[in-house]
Amino acid sequence: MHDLPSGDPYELDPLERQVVAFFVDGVRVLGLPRSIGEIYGLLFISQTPLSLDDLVRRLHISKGSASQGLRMLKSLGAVGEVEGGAERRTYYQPAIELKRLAGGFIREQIRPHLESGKTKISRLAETTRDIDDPTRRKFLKERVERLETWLRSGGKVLPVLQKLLGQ
Amino acid sequence: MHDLPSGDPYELDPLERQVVAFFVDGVRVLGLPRSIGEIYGLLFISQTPLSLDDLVRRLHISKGSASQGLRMLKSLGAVGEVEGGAERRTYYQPAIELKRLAGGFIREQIRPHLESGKTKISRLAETTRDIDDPTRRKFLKERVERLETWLRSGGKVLPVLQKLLGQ
DNA sequence: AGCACTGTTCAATTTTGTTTGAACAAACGC
DNA sequence: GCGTTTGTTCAAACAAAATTGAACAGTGCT
Repeated sequence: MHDLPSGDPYELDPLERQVVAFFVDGVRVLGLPRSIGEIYGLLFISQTPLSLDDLVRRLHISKGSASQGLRMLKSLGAVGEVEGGAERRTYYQPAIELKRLAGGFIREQIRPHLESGKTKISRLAETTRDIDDPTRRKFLKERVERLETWLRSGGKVLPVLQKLLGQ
Repeated sequence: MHDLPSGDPYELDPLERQVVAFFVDGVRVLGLPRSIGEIYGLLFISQTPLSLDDLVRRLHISKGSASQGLRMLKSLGAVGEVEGGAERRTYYQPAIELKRLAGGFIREQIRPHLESGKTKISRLAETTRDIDDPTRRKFLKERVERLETWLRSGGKVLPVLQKLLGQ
């Protein structure tokens, strides 16, 4: 089964395809799945908010993908819901301020890792104390301190990042 | 076939395992394969430089993985080669300055994407000019300009990032 | 209550990306 | 030259992650 030559009114036009491809590439760099890029891309280039069903039909993705993709984009603060007036279904529109996008990504994808990193390094420091050989222990202490320095730097950089992106 | 209870002198000790696991998690955040984390982790916690063969034996990874992993780590500036004296084989040691690590990652993994992004946006701007409907064209122009703004911000942030991480 | 519509969940499938291992190349010593 | 050691390459096998689609839940309408 394949698409009719020109029968599908939902087919993306060349420009839309180009934009969607742009965002698919973009989100891959961030380690996010392709469907996220497709959805955000189409919303980004759409002049009106789109419903979940619009995304399913125009991108040829499953309802499941669209639902999960929208959930993640909402959690990142990258899309917002719009009340569809009398309609029952909800419509979505993209957040386009870099500040918001970067902020959401940092909050949801980066900070949690820094936090869990801190915990793991503490445990590492514990393990290190049990080492018998003093020379080895001294070396390990240095390395653990190095890790702590890294994390501290990371923690300091994030707010600056947000500030720089937020104008 | 399985390991003998305590016969393998190359087995990682618990601390080494903990550190390797830490880096395996760490590199996953950066979108790099697990073997990269294993290799860097073991080098990081080793008091002496290690050879490719050391990595293969102690991490139970294939020569292929070790070779490819080391190549990427070298390209990132995350490991350096050390002359093994009279030995023929080369030994590797980790770079541990955050400045160097971040710099390599930015140079190899981020900048190229910013560059190709610029190109793609130019093409997008071209496509946009062909749109007939003036209202639609105006909207698209705004969106493309938004993308350009994002990339400019990204370009400006990187040097600041490097500077902040480089002390 | 029954039906239609919107959206979610999750096990099965598909896709993508990583790892392996065997073949190969290069460098050295005999 | 021939065997040995060190390391690379890459197609095939494998593992991990994303996507699908069918079952389900919730809501509103008649």
